[in-house]
Amino acid sequence: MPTIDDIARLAQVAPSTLSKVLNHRPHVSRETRARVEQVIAATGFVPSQRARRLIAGRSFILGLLIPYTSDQLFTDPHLLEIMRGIEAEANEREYNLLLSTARTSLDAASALVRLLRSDVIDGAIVVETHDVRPFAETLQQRPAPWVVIGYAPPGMVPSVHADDFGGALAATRHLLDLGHRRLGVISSLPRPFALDERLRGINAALAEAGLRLDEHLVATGDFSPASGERAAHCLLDQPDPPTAIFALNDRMAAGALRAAASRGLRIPEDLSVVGFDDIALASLLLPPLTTVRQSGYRLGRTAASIFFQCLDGQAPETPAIIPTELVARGSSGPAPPRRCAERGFPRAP
Amino acid sequence: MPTIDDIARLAQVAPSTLSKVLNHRPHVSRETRARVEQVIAATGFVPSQRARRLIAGRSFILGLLIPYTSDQLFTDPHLLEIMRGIEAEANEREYNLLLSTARTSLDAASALVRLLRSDVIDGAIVVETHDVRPFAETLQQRPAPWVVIGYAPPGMVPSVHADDFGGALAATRHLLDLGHRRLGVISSLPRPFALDERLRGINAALAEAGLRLDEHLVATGDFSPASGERAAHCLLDQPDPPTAIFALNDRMAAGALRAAASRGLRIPEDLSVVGFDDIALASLLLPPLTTVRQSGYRLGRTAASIFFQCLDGQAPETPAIIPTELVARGSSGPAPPRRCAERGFPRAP
DNA sequence: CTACGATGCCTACCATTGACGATATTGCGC
DNA sequence: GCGCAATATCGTCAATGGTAGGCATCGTAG
Repeated sequence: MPTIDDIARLAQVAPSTLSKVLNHRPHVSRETRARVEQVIAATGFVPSQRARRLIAGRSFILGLLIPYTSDQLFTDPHLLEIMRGIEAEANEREYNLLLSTARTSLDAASALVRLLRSDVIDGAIVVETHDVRPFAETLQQRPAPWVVIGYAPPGMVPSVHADDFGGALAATRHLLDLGHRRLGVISSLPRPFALDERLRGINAALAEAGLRLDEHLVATGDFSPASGERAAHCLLDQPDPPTAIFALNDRMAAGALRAAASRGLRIPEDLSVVGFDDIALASLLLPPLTTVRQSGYRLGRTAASIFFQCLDGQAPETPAIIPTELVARGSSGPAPPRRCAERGFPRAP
Repeated sequence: MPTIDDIARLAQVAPSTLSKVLNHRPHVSRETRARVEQVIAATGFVPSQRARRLIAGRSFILGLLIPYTSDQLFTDPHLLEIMRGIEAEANEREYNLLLSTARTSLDAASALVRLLRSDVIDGAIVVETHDVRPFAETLQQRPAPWVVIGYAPPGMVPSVHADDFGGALAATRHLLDLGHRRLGVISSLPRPFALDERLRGINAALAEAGLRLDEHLVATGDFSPASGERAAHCLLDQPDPPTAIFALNDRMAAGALRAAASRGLRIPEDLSVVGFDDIALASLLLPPLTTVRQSGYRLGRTAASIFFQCLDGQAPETPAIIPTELVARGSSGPAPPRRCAERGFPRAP
């Protein structure tokens, strides 16, 4: 409620002098500064952001856009971690965070344009798991700094994503080290870029071992546990079924565990299952799920950092890649001996 | 970038006339209005919220405060649902949502005061599972409309909470109907108000059946799965162990399932387990967890609705209670026959 | 011809900032 | 020691973009 004029009158200076003190700018004598600071402290005065924003031509607000249906890749807990990361970085720059969710990616894009047009936000961070090109096109109506958490065509927009390739590579190597040679994969259709990368990682690891991914052993789901269960049954019904299943997200991996249980398969003795994401659920399953962890916090924090670089007129080297980490738990173990023997591979210890 | 002046010049009217059209106010002829609206549509002009906020003396921004460590009661997915609910309601009022997280409740309170002082937000919704009194005290420095999602002393601040009492009542009745007479409970210390209510519900249901809660059968955890596992072992180590365990949140229930598995107990044949919250995990456990569902979306939406009532100067009847719903899944079943027979109760079908 | 209503323009205002100008103080040279 | 100039300090004023109320103008009707 109190304005700069009120406080200025109290401190017996002009509003502009008060402003100088508030912004730590020179041309104020030490005594005046001290007196004014005392009054500010006593009244707890904080200048109105409304007026400050008007004059600054900026809003000091960073938009966070979440098209929440796209798919379940970015499961909820992950998103909250991302938010925390963004907020941590934004706080340091005295920026606030504005949340905007939308049903579809296109809704999100037009919401973003509207927020930019009306000067509510200075730019945005967009969580997107699919193609960002329609998004970028809509945004050309009102260019502004924005950063994608996800995959984007090079040069289109700064982006941050997890090291999906490396994570899948590590997980596949882990299974290979355990003696598995026949690997089933549960992917999805349509396939977000992140899953392409994970598949690339799998293929790279297999190639290292002189193997190739049998296309009959790639089943598809829709990220849901139920679809993972169906896909796992599909894989296990094959004439020469896999000894390990790599589900490209944890929720489908949970479904795979359930499929195995319903068939009386022991895990990991009869079948190894590996997931991706390390959602909270992963460590709670029976057995606890071996999976690939990605840090939402770092993802968010890095995205915000890049955003502010853009705001400062810099052009950061674009795809920042956040490392992932293999978390080996109880759901993965040595390949079943018979199968190994059949193929003449040594059994892992 | 274009201002109301630019657009006014384009439409060949004065800025003030354009403003009238924008705000659907009278004293503009139909033809002028049509012409101006056409120009607005053609240019896609949206008035600057910055200037509008300054003149309106409001920010049209609703703060959402989340002290994220308090405990794990409000698990992450739940929070996202709450946000979606708040946003849905806020959108209708053309309000934006500002996110602020804080490590502790006190941090959150001072952050809120700062946001209010600097006119960034018009008020806030606070997600709090513990005592809101310190919060309310800090907030007296700068009174503003705020709403708590959680429990608050009557008359202190408008609040919304789930029907914890009714949910626990229904879940306990469910177990009693299945023939269980010896009920173990996994609670927590310190105990948020929601858990008090859940315990009240349990006691009420037991009282209906002429029973009382054996205090030796109340174990404590800290909301984490690991603590639930420990607590379940504790309960099952008793001389006369329970036939059913009601964990007051799903994550501890997951731990209880694990404890049962490690003891070779079959679920639900040997032991029934019931949780609370219906987090995504619940339906994925083996067996799927019987639990009590609460709708985060409705919680958020109702909180926002109450907030806007406060903003409009109304004083809504304060604790709004969102219904909960028992979701019976595979983890609860008839009480083991022997135990029932011992006590002379008929076996459930 | 006057009066009234409808329409649309003019201007003050919101809280803060920053450029610029005014005032006072200080230092230096004569 | 006095006067002039330079500089430090502080106040005045315009500007930011949009809104609202007062006021002028125009047309029409009595």
